[in-house]
Parts: sequence; C-alpha cells; structure tokens
Amino acid sequence: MEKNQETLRTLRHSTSHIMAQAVQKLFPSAKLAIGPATDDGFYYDFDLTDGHAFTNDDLEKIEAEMKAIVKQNLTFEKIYLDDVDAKIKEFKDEGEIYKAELLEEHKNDKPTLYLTKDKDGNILFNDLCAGPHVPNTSYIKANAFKLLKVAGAYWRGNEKNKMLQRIYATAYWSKEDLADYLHMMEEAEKRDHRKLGAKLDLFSVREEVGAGFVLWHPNLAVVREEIENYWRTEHRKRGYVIVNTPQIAKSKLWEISGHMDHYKENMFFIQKDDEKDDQYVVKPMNCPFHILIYQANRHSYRSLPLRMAELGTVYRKEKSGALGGLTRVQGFTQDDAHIFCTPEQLVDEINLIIDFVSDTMKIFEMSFEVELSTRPESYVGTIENWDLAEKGLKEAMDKRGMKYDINEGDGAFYGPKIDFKVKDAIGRTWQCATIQLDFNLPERFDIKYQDKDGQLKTPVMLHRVIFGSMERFHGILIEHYAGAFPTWLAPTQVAIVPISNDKHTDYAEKIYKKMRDAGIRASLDDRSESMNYKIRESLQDKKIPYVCVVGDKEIETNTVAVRARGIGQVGTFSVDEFISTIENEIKTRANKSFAKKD
RNA sequence: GCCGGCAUAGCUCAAAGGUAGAGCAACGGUUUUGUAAACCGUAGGUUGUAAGUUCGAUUCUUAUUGCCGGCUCCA
Repeated sequence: MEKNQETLRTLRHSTSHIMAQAVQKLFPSAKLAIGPATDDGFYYDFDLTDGHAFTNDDLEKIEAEMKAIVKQNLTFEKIYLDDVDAKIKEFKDEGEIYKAELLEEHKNDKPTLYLTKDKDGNILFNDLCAGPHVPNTSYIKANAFKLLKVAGAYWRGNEKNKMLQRIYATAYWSKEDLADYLHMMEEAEKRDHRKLGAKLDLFSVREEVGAGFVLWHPNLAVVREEIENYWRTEHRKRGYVIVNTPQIAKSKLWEISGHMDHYKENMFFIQKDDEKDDQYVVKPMNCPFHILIYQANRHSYRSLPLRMAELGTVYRKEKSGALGGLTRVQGFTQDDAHIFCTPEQLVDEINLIIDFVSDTMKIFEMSFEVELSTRPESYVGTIENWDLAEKGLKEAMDKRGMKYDINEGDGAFYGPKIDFKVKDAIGRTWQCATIQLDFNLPERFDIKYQDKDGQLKTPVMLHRVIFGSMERFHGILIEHYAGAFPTWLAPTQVAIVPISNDKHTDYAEKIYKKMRDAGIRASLDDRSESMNYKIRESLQDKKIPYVCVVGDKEIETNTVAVRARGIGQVGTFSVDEFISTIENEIKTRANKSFAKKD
C-alpha cells in the first residue's frame, strides 16, 4: 500500500479502530458508535454506559495504550457476514446497540466486519466497517498520531438522541507530518480573531450587555467604515437603491411574513405593559420592511428589477452554546438586499450577484467554496417553481464554469439558495455571501407588478448578502490578514516617530498635520520612549503598515525615512512623494505594501 | 439547548481552607535617543455573580452569568 495523500484517510480510519480497541480495553463500559476519518484527522464516538466522562488524563492513557497496540504488529482482516441476523443479535447481547442499529440498516448491502488480529490469529477487536484499512499496524507509526480533544456529539447528529463522547484525533504517515500539522494549528490559533480582537483593541463582548452583542472599538469601527464605504459605492454603481428601516415592528408584520410561525424561537420580544397593547418584535430580518417599501408604489415590468439594499441590523436569539467571537452573535448587521424581478430577469440577476460576490472577494484575496441547496422536505410554493428556480441557479453557475457542491434538501423553506463559504484561520468554514430565492414572501404580502400584457403578476424575489454580516465578515477579515490590515483598512496607517522629542517634534507635527489633511490616518508618537521601542510597538504590536522616522537629516531635506511592517527599512522619500504613494495604495485598495516588490 | 472544560490586576499567567504574586500595559520621574523592547519608582484585586458548608471560603458545595472545545442550529 502506497503512503500518499489519498491513502491518508485509510490510515486515519485504521487508527480510529486502534483507538476504539484501546478505549474498550481501558473502559470496558464503552460502546461503539461511529469512527470515520475527517479532512484532517479522525474521531470515534463512544457511549460510556457507566457514566464516566473522558478527561485529558484519559486521553493520555488511551494514547499510550494505542502505542502499545500498534507495536504488537496486528493485522486488519476483512470478512463478509454470512449470518447478519446472528451478528445483530450478538451486538445486542454485547450492548453494542449502535452497531446493531447500523447493521440492521445495512443488512442488504453485503456488510463486512474488520477484525484486528494478532500473530497467532486471535481476534483482539472487531468492528462493523466498510473499510478499506491498511494491511497491518506497522503502517501506523506510534509517534505520528495524537489524540486532540473530547467533545459531545449526538448519536447520528440528532439532538433528540443520546449525547455520546467523541474523541478527536489525527494521524499522519510520519512524525514530521504530524509535527507540521500541530505547528500549523498553533500558528492558526495566533490569528484567531478573538485573541487579536483583544490585543489590537478591536472589539469586546461584555457580560453586562449580554452574550453575542458586540462592542465595536474605534479601531475596528474604522475598518468597518472603509468596508461600508466600499459597499455603498459599489451598490450605487451596480444599480441598487439604499434604504433604512426600523429596528422593531408590531407582531402583525411578522404574522403576515410568516416569521411568527417559522422563526419565533429566534426572535426577541418587547415586553407588553398591558394586555391590550400591541406586541412589538425586534427585527430578525429586513425583508418584510423592504417589501413594504416595494408596496408603497405601483410597479411595472419596466421598473424591474428593483434592487433594494440596506445595512440592516437584526437580532436573533440563539441557543446559548452556539455563540462565539464575531462569527456567531445575536445582534448583527447584514449587508442585505432584496431584488424584485420578473421570472425572465432571474438568471441575469443571479449572475450579477455572483459577479458582485466574486469581485468583492477578489479585493480581499479571499477564496471561497460554493454550495447549492435544494428543496427541503417541508417547503412552500409549487414543485414547478422550485424546479425552475433550481435550474436557474444551476444555469447561472454552469454558464460561468463555477464549481459547486449540491446540498440536497438543505434549502430554506421558502426557496433554494447558493451559499458562499469562506474558511477561517483554524479551518472552520463560515457562510458569508448567500443568494436565496423566495416564493413565499411575495405571495404572503401579495406584491405585484404590471406585465407587458397588462396583467398583474407576482414578482420573483431574491434575498442576498455579500459579506453576510458585518460582524462575521470582520471576524474572518481579522483572521485572513492576521490582524495586519492592508493600508486602506488599517486603523492607523502611518506612525510618525521623531528621533528626539526635543529637536524633531515640530517637524513631525507638521508632516503629521499634512498627512491628516490628505485624509491619511496618521498618528504622532511623541511619548518619552526610545525610538526603537516606538518602531517595534507600531510595526509589530499595533501592526501599523508604515512608520516614518524623522530627525535632523529629514528636516534638512523635507523627507521622511520609511519603515514598512514586515519588511523593514524601505528608504527616504520626500513628504509629498510618500503621501501620494500612500494615497495611491489606499485608493487602489492594494493588499500589498508599495514597499513589497513581488 | 446538550456534553465537557474554564473564570485570579487592563493583558498573559502564578499561588493557596487563615483575605494573593510576577511580566507586560498604566501612572510618576530620569533619559532625547538614527531604525523592531532605555532605566528607576508608584499604584493597581470583595479572586465573574449569588447563596450554602466552616471559627474562617478566593479555594469545598450548589445555583447563575459569561467564555472555550464540540454536537444541534445558523449570517
């Protein structure tokens, strides 16, 4: 068997069998659920029927036991089950109810068992498993796997089922590969936006305010301002109108929209003083308001598509355990838009949005994966409409040769959708942009347009976001740049450091003002610290893109000595030359410093 | 919501059934520096919150809030 990337999953799957064997030896009450390989490792789910919970010490013991097992040079052997019912009974007798359930389901699929045998042919472990596996344990290097963490996981991922204990682990062909992986994870943790958020004074979340409600500090507010400026200009260019709508509305609105029926558990309600008062609801979505704005006028096919956008702040009550950082919060601002169009315009409109998303991601040099989610079991509208819509979405993507996965049955109840997913620093994927078709709301609100033939028809409605939410996007942005924002986004773009406060502050202040006047976010560092300290703090700790050092030489020639973040000294420039270079870098939203040559 | 872990100074962490200590940051002073951490000093804490056990709790117990790793759900 060849040791390569493709067979790595096989190695990991085999290692998961070894882990299960070790666990059952050390914890006889452990019943087995499933233990597959994942993209960067594997896990196994156990039910510890004696109620014990795995600790970190347990993980070490299990790992030691696994090392002992692989050294015994055991073989993996595949056998077909002749008498499936007998095996089901055997599983049940052993208390292996999960394996029994799985086998019951696969009884007609020629189920196989994998045996782990020693030299003398004794069976030390067996597991219901389709395979494949490595031939023997010599492939599993004792120093190339590691148990990582314990986590809870529902049997079959269903929250109505019992919570099992999952052990996450990883395995590689060699010790070096494992070390590389662990090093990479360490590096990734350093770019975690929650850590950088505190270090760079970007945002905070306070217990007194509540979980999942973000306080944007001045530094991140600057980034957001730039992002919003981009967003607004770009929307104007692409033919959108921009609106504003209230934060709360009477429950009547949410009854019409269907949110009271389908979304109630995610909504925040405002306490009524009196029974006869109206119930008010904090908005979880912007769409009903946009529809009301649509309704304020009569529309004809000539005035469509109507593209209505809003940076709309919404509040959604989430299950407590789901929250974290900026990527999962309860109050967030969507860069929302709703497009009302005729069925004929649909594919073109979808294409325009995909253009918008990919143009935007290009600016940040972010890569993304695309998923198409189709009709779920419970849905509104007609099958014909759904088929048409799914076809439209596919057509739009195929036409441009876009790669995408299909998520059968994962669409919203009101329509199919295209999701764009971006990876964070530790490899978790987050949905940012999404395009959703909606058959529900136009009918519920009974909105119309007048077609060529004079008939009143129901328009098609698209929901879409480009960034998703400002909170989540900024979380990803922080990790993407590891806190070192490109100049156009950097909270402070230039730090000016006089060599001697006594002699050089006047000049420093002069060029500081000049940069401020030019719209550059400069800061003047005239604290009583050493020049070296200021340079280090600015470039390394605060991650400011440029430091301008000024002393006697610079005053004499009206110049600045420039040092760039991550690069070092880049030379002396006249003040005007430096300002216009920076201005250009900001204007073009360059990802790289002008000082970087490649 | 569920399983598990955590909560000590602004940050990173230490100690302990007899009311806590370091580094960095802050503040004060000295220094005025030629390219990625100058020196000296000062202050800083009801140990997340509430209750219980105890002569005494920050440490033990319970509840609660928040955070972290997952599951479920999701922008």
